[in-house]
Amino acid sequence: MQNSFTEENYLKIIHALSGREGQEVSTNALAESTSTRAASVTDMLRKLADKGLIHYKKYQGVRLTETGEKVAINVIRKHRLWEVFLVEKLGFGWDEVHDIAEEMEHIPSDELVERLDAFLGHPRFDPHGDPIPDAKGNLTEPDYLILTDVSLGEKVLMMGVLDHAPSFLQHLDRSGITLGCVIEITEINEYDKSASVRINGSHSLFISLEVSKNLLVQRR
Amino acid sequence: MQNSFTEENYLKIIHALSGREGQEVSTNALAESTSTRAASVTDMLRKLADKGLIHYKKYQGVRLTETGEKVAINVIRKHRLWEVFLVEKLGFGWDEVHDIAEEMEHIPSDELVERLDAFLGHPRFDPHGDPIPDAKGNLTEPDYLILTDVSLGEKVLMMGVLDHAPSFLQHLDRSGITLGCVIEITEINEYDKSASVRINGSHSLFISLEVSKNLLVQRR
DNA sequence: AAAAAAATTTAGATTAACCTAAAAATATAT
DNA sequence: ATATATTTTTAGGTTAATCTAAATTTTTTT
Ligand SMILES: [Mn+2]
Ligand SMILES: [Mn+2]
Ligand SMILES: [Mn+2]
Ligand SMILES: [Mn+2]
Repeated sequence: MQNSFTEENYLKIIHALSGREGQEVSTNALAESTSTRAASVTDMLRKLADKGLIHYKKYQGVRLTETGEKVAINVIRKHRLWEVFLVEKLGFGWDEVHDIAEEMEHIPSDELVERLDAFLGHPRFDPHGDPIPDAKGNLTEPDYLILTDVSLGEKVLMMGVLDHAPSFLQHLDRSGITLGCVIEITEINEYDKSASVRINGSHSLFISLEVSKNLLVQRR
Repeated sequence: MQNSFTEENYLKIIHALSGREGQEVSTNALAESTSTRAASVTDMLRKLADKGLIHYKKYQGVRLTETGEKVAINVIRKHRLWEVFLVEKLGFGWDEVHDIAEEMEHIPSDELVERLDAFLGHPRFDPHGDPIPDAKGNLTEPDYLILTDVSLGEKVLMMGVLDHAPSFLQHLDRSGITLGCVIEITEINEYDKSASVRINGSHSLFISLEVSKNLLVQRR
């Protein structure tokens, strides 16, 4: 028995919301993320539990089972590989690919995924800097810093984004902030935590706390 | 209002069954092709008619409207472009791609199709020799011959297949019959219409009527 | 430890896409 | 021109995924 489009989406979202420690995810959090009502979530949770994809006890929240985790990670693998394809091969912008990948991630065919992976040269990260699980289902989240945790004067590498919204990504494009660029913090305003930064040692610009909060970076 | 996966499949099948002249398609023919029951087809026809995608009068069979035709051809365009991608870029065999393309054809995004088309170099034909509709929705079926219509001694080019089943395509692979190869008819057996042919002027082989019936060819 | 608030589940509907069985329309054969 | 057969439609259900409203459980506050 195959998992439906909808079931796969639930698993992927449970994976995302339960975070690194695999914490319990609440019905309401899922209703929010799936844009459905809590009652609909409860129905689906019962179904996923019956299929052995989640651990579920009424009123207690849910966690993925080993099987559920495997399915979720495979969907994530496909999503991120297709995003690489769309950007690297078809020339889409990183702000344009998420919704398309959201559809492509559900195409079933292990052979397809493996061939796509090879065609793309076994990429390790997607266009947003998110790690791509390997064929065996290993997904290691690199431990990046958020730019707000970086001190005045430090130089860091831009490694990823927390907000994947097109509007945010387009804002970064306009600011000249791209994956891999060097960000040096030249000023921090105590009042609102806004900052001035220098990009790749050349142009300077002002960024708000909202932007800093959504930038993943790494010390060099 | 978007068309569902299922609706798109119906339109594509109606297009295929109504042929060049856009003849009426019967409920039973659709039930057969969709692997559903006639009663289910009737339900769907009412819906497609309400959406203005088909002309439908009870007991009279159906034809596509202009709009329905556009949708059908766009699905066919996507199907065939993805098949080219799978064969040319991912290295799949022509016998392996149909089912995958059957899923990919429903991914909605005009931008995606146009970029894919450009990435593939605007191919005119898919891996089975079927013509790919252009971006404006023009689809011109070349008028090929069926190999059974070719006389003894003639040399023709292999241009396509009527049967797209993996088993048939694999049989052609084993026989060394590929798209574009030269087929010379060296013998026809009156009894069962089987034939001996020479491929690319080199190796000879015996082919049954069943095979000849499914090969599209062109005089040079 | 009650009471109030919040979260979750249950009950009962709805819609899309299917089904079977029965009725009606059309086509074919005598 | 009837009778028979075939095709198609209608009637009435089912399942997956959703919904609203009501009931229940858990959490938080007083
Ligand atoms: Mn994405
Ligand atoms: Mn991504
Ligand atoms: Mn095909
Ligand atoms: Mn094809």
